[in-house]
Amino acid sequence: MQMPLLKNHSVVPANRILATLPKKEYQRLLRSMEEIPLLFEKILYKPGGLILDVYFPTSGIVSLLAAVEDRATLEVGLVGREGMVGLPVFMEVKTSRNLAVVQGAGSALRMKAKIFAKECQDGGSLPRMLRRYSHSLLTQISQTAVCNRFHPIDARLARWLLMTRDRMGSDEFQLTQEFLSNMLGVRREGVNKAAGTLQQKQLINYSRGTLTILNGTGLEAIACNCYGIIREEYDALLPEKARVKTLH
Amino acid sequence: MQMPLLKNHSVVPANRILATLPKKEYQRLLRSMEEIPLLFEKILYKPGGLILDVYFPTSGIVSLLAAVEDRATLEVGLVGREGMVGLPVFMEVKTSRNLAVVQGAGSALRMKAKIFAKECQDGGSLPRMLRRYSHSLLTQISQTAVCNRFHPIDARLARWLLMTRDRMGSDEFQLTQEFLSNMLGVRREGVNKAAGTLQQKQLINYSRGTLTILNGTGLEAIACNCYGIIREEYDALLPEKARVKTLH
DNA sequence: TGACGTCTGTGCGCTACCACACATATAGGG
DNA sequence: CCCTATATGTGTGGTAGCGCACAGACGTCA
Repeated sequence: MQMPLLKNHSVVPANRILATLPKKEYQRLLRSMEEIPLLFEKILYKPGGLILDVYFPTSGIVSLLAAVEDRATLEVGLVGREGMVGLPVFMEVKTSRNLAVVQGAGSALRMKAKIFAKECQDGGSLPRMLRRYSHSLLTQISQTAVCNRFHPIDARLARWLLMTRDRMGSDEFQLTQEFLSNMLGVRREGVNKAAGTLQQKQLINYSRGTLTILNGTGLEAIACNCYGIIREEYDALLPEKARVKTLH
Repeated sequence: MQMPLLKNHSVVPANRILATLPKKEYQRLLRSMEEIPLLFEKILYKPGGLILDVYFPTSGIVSLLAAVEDRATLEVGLVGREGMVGLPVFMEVKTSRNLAVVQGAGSALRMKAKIFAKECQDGGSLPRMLRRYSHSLLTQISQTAVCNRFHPIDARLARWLLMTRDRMGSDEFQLTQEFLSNMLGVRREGVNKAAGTLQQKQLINYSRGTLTILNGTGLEAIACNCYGIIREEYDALLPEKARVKTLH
């Protein structure tokens, strides 16, 4: 096709932010992007470090973690193909206090932070979309904060699994209890117990690192409506169907 | 002076976002603004409701609260003269899930949301500043989330008091335990106990609704470094001194 | 096959915080 | 002045989740 660097992202970009851009703008951006694999546990940027590249996931999922003094962590953001990693660059900040780490393998379009920053300056559709995305991320973070404060571990685990499923498009993922404990900001033993509860209710199957969602609607019942709220925000923000149609 | 509508905000605007704008841009904005008092407990916008106006506080302080099903609330943002109320409008969203309520009386410059949205579209300094502010708010929310998850009530109370002091520029405020419990997302009795602890250590004086900070550095010692992190983010973002100098 | 490292399950005491229930202080209006 | 609203102080359980301490399960590599 007309793409100089990329072949497979011909017409409809898999990343939902890019998908909403006018064809022309999207194609211009593509020239500065390259597709890279998101390898499991790869660190995209570290707390305090410079953000050199930004990423638009096309599949897979990236966690934004906040670290607290005594090496405990808490997930403050979850980015899939609906979003972008490196939002601080958009906000004119070159560094982040968070850790961005690949939590589910996939691939992404990568772009140099400097070029990206330049693209954001002239008022095209991209900065507009990014502002809207910022809002939904903000909502996600706020709601997660509320959830972590008020709801029991079971509910939070259920919420987290549903959010991950939405972004991964799969009912099965690899993850250890240790890992989940870092996401939810609880002890591993707490994860164990909560997972046991969900398993007893036949909602999930979890053995030795592979977790399968058996009953999504059942999970939604256990999960607080925090999940629903976060979900709504994303859906409202990105009218995917409509956009995809115009691009076809 | 040259201001048609406002008199006292002659040269150096008290709001720090406005203070960073080029004189010309600031003066144009002023024409669409009016100064209003921020009355204690006034609600600027409600969850789910439209945001009709945005506010740039010049003094006083506004809380952004997230409500959870069973009428418990949690503060997810604190806005003083360093910020702006109504950020969702900047992000192309007309409504918010939060409650914005005046927590310390003062005054603000008010602007119609529609006009404001228009001002943000063409790439002046305003949207640039707002993006930077968004980042610091994002950091504030994330860090508060971490704090609420991991730290005991005493520390969180100390952090909250320090943040409030910074924004109010005063060591004494009026607030009930009930109110604080809504901010910190804990029971009133918990606030009582934590306040008792701080009082015993001679860090604050709290009796019947008026709270006085006696020993700020002592409070900082009790508070987690979450306070320091949030503070740094604000300071880094808004080089007030430098800007004020150029405007003089 | 065994030895070792990494995950997983589980139990026990402890603490912070919650839920509820009062007793008291204070302000402000009749 | 009293009377009542509202704010404050305190006590008594209950419980979720923590810290610690192991015991089994499983993979892997020699």
